[in-house]
Formats: sequence, C-alpha cells, structure tokens
Amino acid sequence: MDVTPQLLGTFPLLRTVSQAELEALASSSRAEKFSRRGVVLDPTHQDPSICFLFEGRLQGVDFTLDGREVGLFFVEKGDFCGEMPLFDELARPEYVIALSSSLVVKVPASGIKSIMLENSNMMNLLGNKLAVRVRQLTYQRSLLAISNIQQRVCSQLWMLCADASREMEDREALKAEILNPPTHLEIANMLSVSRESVTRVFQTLQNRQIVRRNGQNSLVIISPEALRKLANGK
Amino acid sequence: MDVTPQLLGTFPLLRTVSQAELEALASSSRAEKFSRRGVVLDPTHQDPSICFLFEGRLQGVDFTLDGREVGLFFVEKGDFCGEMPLFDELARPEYVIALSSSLVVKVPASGIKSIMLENSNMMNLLGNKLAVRVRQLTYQRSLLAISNIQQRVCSQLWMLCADASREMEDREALKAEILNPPTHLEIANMLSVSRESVTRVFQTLQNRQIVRRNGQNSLVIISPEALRKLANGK
DNA sequence: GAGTATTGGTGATCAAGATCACATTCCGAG
DNA sequence: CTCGGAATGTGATCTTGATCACCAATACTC
Repeated sequence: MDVTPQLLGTFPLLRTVSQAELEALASSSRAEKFSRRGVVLDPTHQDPSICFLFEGRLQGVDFTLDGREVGLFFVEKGDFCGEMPLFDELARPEYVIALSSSLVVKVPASGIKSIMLENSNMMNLLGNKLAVRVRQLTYQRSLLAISNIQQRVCSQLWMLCADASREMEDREALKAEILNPPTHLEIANMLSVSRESVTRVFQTLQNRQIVRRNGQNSLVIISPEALRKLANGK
Repeated sequence: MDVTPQLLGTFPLLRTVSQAELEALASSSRAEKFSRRGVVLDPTHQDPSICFLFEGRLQGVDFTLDGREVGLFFVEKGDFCGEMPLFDELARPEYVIALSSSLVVKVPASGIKSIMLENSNMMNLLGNKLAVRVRQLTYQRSLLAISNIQQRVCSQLWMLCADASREMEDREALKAEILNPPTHLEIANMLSVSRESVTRVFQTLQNRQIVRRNGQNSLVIISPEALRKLANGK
C-alpha cells in the first residue's frame, strides 16, 4: 500500500520533519496490515524499520529461556516502536506483535537515523522514549524481585492502573478502571508465577471488594487504596 | 577542587566538544572524592549532574520495596553515569555509590544538554548508552523470570563472565575470570534469592570443578561450557 | 445450535527454597 | 596480635507456591 508524506506528518515524532524529507521517507516506506497475533517486528530480521501505528494496538514481547511469551509494553495508536536499532547496531531485543487487527507504516531505520542526527527535537523525543523504557524496565525488575506472590500481583495491577490513568491524561485522580485487562495467564507469565496463583489472588481481591470484573474487557478497581496497601505488603 | 577543560576533554563522550564549550563546562563543574560506599548520585537530589569517573569504580543500585539494596550496573574508569535526566525530566531511578575510593567530576546536566543538542556524535554516544542499558535491563528481567535457583545463579555468573570479557576487548574468547566478584550476599540480592542458596550453588560448582576462588578478588571459571549448560538447565 | 478452544476456578499433593540457628574463616583496624 | 565484623558454610525445619487433575463458564467457529 502507498504511504503519503501527509500521513507520515501526522505522527508526533515526525511533526518537525521538512516536507522534502517526509517525501523521501514516504517513498521508501510501506504500510502493512496485521491480524491479531501477527508478528510486526522480528529481531532476527535484517534491515530494521521503525513502525508507526496508525490503527490498532501492538505489544512488545520477550521470551523466557524456557520459551514462554511475556508481554513487556504496549504501543497505542499514533505511537511508534522499533527505535532501538537507531542507537544500537547490535541485535535488538524487540519482538512486537499485533494485539488486534492493526495498520502500521514501516519506515527504514536508516532513513530516520540520518534525519534525526540533524533534528534535535526528534532526538529529544527518541531519547525520551528510551528513558521511559528504562524506567519501565526498572520497575518491572523490581516487581519480579518481590518474593510474596500476592504483593507481586497487586503491584502489577497497580502499575496497570497507573498506566491507564496516564493514558487518560487524568494525572491527578488515579483512574480506577483497567481496559482490556490481561488474562490471568498473561499476568502469570509477566510475573513468572503460576496461572493458578494469579486466579487465587484475584479471588481474594474480589471477595474483599477491592476489584470487580465489568464485562470481559474492563476491570474496575473499587478500592485503589486497599490495592496499594496489599501491593506494599500491609 | 578545580576542573580543567583538558581533564574533561579526556573523556570519550566529550572528545568532540569545542575548547570554548569545554571551558564553560569546566567552570561549572566540580571534582569530588568519595570513599567506599559513598553516595555519588542520589535521585532525590535536585539539580541533576552527569558524573564522569576519573578514578575508582562505581555501581548503580536500586532498592526493593522491602528496602534491600540491589546492584544494577557498574561504572568503570573513563565512563560516566547519571545521563537519564538528559532525556527525561521526571524523577530518574538512579542511585550510584562508590565501590572503592573514587574521584568523579560532576557536570551539571543542563550544560551538557544544550551542547548535546548540537553535537550529533555526542547524541549518538548517549543514545547508545541508553540502548545498552535497555538491553541489560531486559536481560536482568529474563534472569529474574527463571524459576530454578541454580539456573538463575549460573546465568548471572555467565553474564558477569561475558561482561568481564567485553571489558577486556577480547571479544572472541570468553575470559574465564571474574575480577572483584560480588559477594554471595550481593548476588543473592541481585537475583532475590537467599544468601544460603547462593552459597549452596557455589559449593556444587566448586565440587564439580566448574569454578574456583583465586584469592578474594578473583573468581576463575574453569569450565565455561559446563557453566553455560547449567545456566540453560541441562 | 453444537462443538471446541480459551479462560477462569478449586482442591490435594509435593518439592524447592526460605528461614533459622549456628560454626567457621577471613580480613582489616587498632 | 587480637578483636570485631564481614563473608562463607551447613544442617534442620517449615512455608509457599508449583504442579496436577479436574470442572465450569464463556465465547468463537462452523
């Protein structure tokens, strides 16, 4: 499918890129469709590209030594992913799949790289992205270091909760709803605990009226305060 | 203590910075000495700085929710740390302490930031640093996801081994010696297992002639191959 | 609407590793 | 040299969560 310079210009990262450069990028880019669970980025692939998400939802995943799949981060509409090779020639640890049917624009990393070296606004956005990633990973690391399972699950829920409220641009009040919550199995894999343990934690949370399922794509946090306390082991 | 522009110029990151800019940086920098376990960087501190290590050895650390200290990465002579605030205004998750008596030069982040926006070589080095950090964290994350303790400890040893060989610029042959190895307790904290478990793993490794203590600041990997096998659960 | 895959729920058993309680060795400081 | 504090070594016990073996509900497909 064809990619127009106008389309590329709608993405925040490329807002400050000149018309001429956008045209050059557009001509070497291509739009691709992926269905649910389609592999958008594969680290083994040569010729790396940056993926701009036009429609749908993506997820960065990793694999444990024993082959389980673990969700790492989400990519929402208007955002991009695959930026690691811009800074690091070595094999990047990036696997990205589509969570729902998605439309992405793939732009070769080389093209972006030459532009970004001259464009400090872009550099800043990219650097910021990496910094956010470092913070996220550090937090995930600290989650995995928690030995008590109940705390671990609650902390993860707490993080999802915080993520959700950030997206809502509602920074003050913590939004007490998680949309499209991961399944028990997915949470279990993220935290490397057994699926059954996650289910049991959810049972006690529901019994104590701390969370509630609201249909299959919404989880309501009734009492964020109680959740936070459990997450901190009180 | 006074900082000369010449001194700053010796650091790889600042090699491409002009004399005039180095002078400006030098005048707002200061050299500081830290003794073992001194706090070099504190995230709660306002007015962030980049730390260039002139002499000694530093370590980035994090704290678990229950207050244990966990080593994350090392900073060697000639390297720098504290770069996160250059890309991210928000609270950075960086605590850096001195492992041995160290001499560092602290340069205000604001000064570096304005220079790096114009200096694409510097930008590249900084971006690369962040990318390396992301890869490291991803790997550490995957270590913590391993459920078997023996595998976990062996994987960590394997990583230390790889780190050591990278520093030696001896990329081909894996160096079979770890200098200044962490104590059992430190390894235990990194992997969030009990200190006793680490000791027991080391016992079996020594019994099987896979590793050997060589004085108190060297650990020799006699059979890297056997170690790798254990790390992969074989 | 029937059949199948996915998700969620629950008890019983079991093993790995945490915890506790020590002993020992090592090392630096005075 | 001696003292004190790390670091290491090792058994005994106990707890937690993994594993197994199911069932129930739901939703996805044909």
